[in-house]
Amino acid sequence: MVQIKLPDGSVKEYSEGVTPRQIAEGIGKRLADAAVAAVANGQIVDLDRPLEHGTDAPIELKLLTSRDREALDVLRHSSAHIMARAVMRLFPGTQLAFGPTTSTGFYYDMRVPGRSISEEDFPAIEAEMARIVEAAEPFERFALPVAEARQFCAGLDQTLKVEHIDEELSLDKYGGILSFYRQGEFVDLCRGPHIPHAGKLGAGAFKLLTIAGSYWKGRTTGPVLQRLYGTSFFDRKELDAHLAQVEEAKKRDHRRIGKELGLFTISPLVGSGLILWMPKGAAVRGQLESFLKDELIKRGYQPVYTPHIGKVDLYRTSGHYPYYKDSQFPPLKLLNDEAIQLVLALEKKLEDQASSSELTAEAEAALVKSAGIGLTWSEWSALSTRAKIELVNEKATAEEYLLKPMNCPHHTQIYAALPRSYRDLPVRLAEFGTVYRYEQSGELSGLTRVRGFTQDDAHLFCTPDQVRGEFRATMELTQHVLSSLGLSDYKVRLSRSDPEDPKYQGAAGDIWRRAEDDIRSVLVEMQLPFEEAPGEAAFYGPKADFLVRDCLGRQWQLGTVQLDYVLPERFGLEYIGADNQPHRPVMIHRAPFGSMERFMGILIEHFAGAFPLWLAPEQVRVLPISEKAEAYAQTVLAELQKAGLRASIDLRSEKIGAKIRDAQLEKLPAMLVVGQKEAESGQVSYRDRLEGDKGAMPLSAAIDRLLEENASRVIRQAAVVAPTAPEPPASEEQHAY
RNA sequence: GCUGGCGUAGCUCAACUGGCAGAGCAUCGGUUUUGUAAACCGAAGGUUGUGAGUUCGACUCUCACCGCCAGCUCCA
Repeated sequence: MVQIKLPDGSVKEYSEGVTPRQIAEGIGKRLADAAVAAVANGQIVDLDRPLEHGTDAPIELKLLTSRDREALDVLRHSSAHIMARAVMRLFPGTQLAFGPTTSTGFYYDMRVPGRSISEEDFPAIEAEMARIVEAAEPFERFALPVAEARQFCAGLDQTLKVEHIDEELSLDKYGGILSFYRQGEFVDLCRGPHIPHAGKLGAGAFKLLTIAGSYWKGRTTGPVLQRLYGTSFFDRKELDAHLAQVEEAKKRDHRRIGKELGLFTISPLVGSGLILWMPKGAAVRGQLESFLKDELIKRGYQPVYTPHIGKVDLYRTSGHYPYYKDSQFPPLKLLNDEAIQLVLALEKKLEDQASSSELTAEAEAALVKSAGIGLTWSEWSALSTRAKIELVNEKATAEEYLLKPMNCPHHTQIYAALPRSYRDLPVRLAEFGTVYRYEQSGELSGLTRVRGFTQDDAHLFCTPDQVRGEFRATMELTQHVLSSLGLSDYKVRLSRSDPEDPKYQGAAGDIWRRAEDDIRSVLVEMQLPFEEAPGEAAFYGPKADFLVRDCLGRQWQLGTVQLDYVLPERFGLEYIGADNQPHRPVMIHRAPFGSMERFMGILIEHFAGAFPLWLAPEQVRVLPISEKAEAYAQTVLAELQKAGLRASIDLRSEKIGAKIRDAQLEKLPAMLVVGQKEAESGQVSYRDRLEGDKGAMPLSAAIDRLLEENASRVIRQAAVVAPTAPEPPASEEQHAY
């Protein structure tokens, strides 16, 4: 007998091997029909999976219906199978890889021999899926020992599945037993669980979305697969609602709004991933920067400035150079004088063959020698002109500079420029420092992934005793900053080292552990919920990252606070302690916004371009009713500007309705309508973006109102928050089977 | 970087299988002098991303490059 405990607390006895479906039937026919799957002791299982006793304790069972979020996940997993089955019918011989669910749908990676699937095939695939759904055949589970499972997959000619079994499932991972699910002619190696039959997927409640390339198990060297994305629901209406919501989200995309409102632009002539801030975007960013700068000054930070380049040796010393060579702009090479002459002469020769006689062989030989190329004349003269230039560039480099990929090395040199006493610590050096990273072309995206960006960076140098306090203060600063902007939908990740990864080998284990413990205990102390991520740490230390989601559901790292015991060591930083002995300071790297560009991107989406008054590029616009009120309107504008408000005036020969409409579309927080009535009484008619016409009031009252709202940084517009969807399964889970 | 898709006026989009590149909005000029989300008339605006090729003829077909989009990979 097995004891089953239901969510209402009741415990009932059933015979061994009873299935959730049988239990549901015992409760009521309606429940049995509605049930999709079940949760047994926290694990989601098929409705027809016999329940077995693990311990003496009763099995806690919950039946899942279409109302449960977990059920939707099961449905989507089954949808992936249905899609794969449809593809197999249309394109026999298709190789299947993995078909997991995501937070908003599902995908299946596959390879169709001899052709590729395109979006034009979607209608046919969807039609085939509809037939499968209509047939409503059951998903039947069966299990095989690994060896037989392998043979079975081989028999199905599913070589990717065979490979996966060999690589990861051949060990006694799942008790040496692998499960399969059969749907009519279609069988797939799969851990499950699944919906009882295909008919549970509502008619028309699924849709193929897009197709993209993917790598088999993420290996860039391996075969490229096609990933078909789709989504599904229990009901067609839910699908429609979801699709409508996706459309809405697209309207908030910062790339679109940035263009519409003239906030920023990107010019291919300047370069991909290099942001050009237009006046309006610059105004918003400027407000953010001064807001943060004020907060920093209050907290004892000292602003500094450092240049955009630094010698390669700086990054060799810091240790950044070898790790991040790939993602840097190539070094600027400066040649010695002789080499410069030589290259100039050679380049001239390349351009203009006729006058090549300018560089005599004697002169060339002399330059080659004094430039320090290190070749004999006969070796040298055997080379082509182009090869010579290349060689000189390589061999005769006097100095190399990097566009700085981070600010910390520069800041260490400011710290090191003075003798430091323990009484001086902590030293907090802050800078809006622009850094450059050569991101892969396919990675660039609007403001969120760029090649040049400005960090609201600071480095704190403190004694070991001060670490926890400083770390906590920076976490609180970040929280304060985010909440001041109405951003609450973020999460904190403790990014730890991964002992397996050689990247972290340099650091002594003890120090790392201590740093990670410090961070963890502060997070706990602050009662900040967080998740741990091994292998996400910087090479010099663990960190706490703030992750925020954009309107399309993509997650981005914004603020970060990092502990660093490595760079002070590498740069030999010191302070004199109370014991009159030199000691090593600890560094804390921190950036509440992270990157100004990325943060602006998130903020644009967060407010859908409708910034609160204190951030708005244009805070208020004067709208004269007609030319007759123009003179008065000008005096109103002058008063607004005198009060320090970002104000403008609309002098077009348009009707007031059109001026209002345009100002609304440009998301101006406030409008002052002035006509003859107002001109005569010295008043303005105040129109609020959200609340509409507020009626006439004295100009001074309007200004007070605006100044008050500006100073208190009110956020009145309820932020449109993207629906918080559960995380996609962890990668390990995705690749289970 | 990889896979796939896309690139027509400042913006949003038309132009059947290869056969004279068009509309709305924005812009400019004029008329209108307006009371809380779009006044009216007119003009101008293009080597169809760039460069080759196929063809009597290319926005349309082919190739290369540039850029953008989705995803993969990467992300100090």
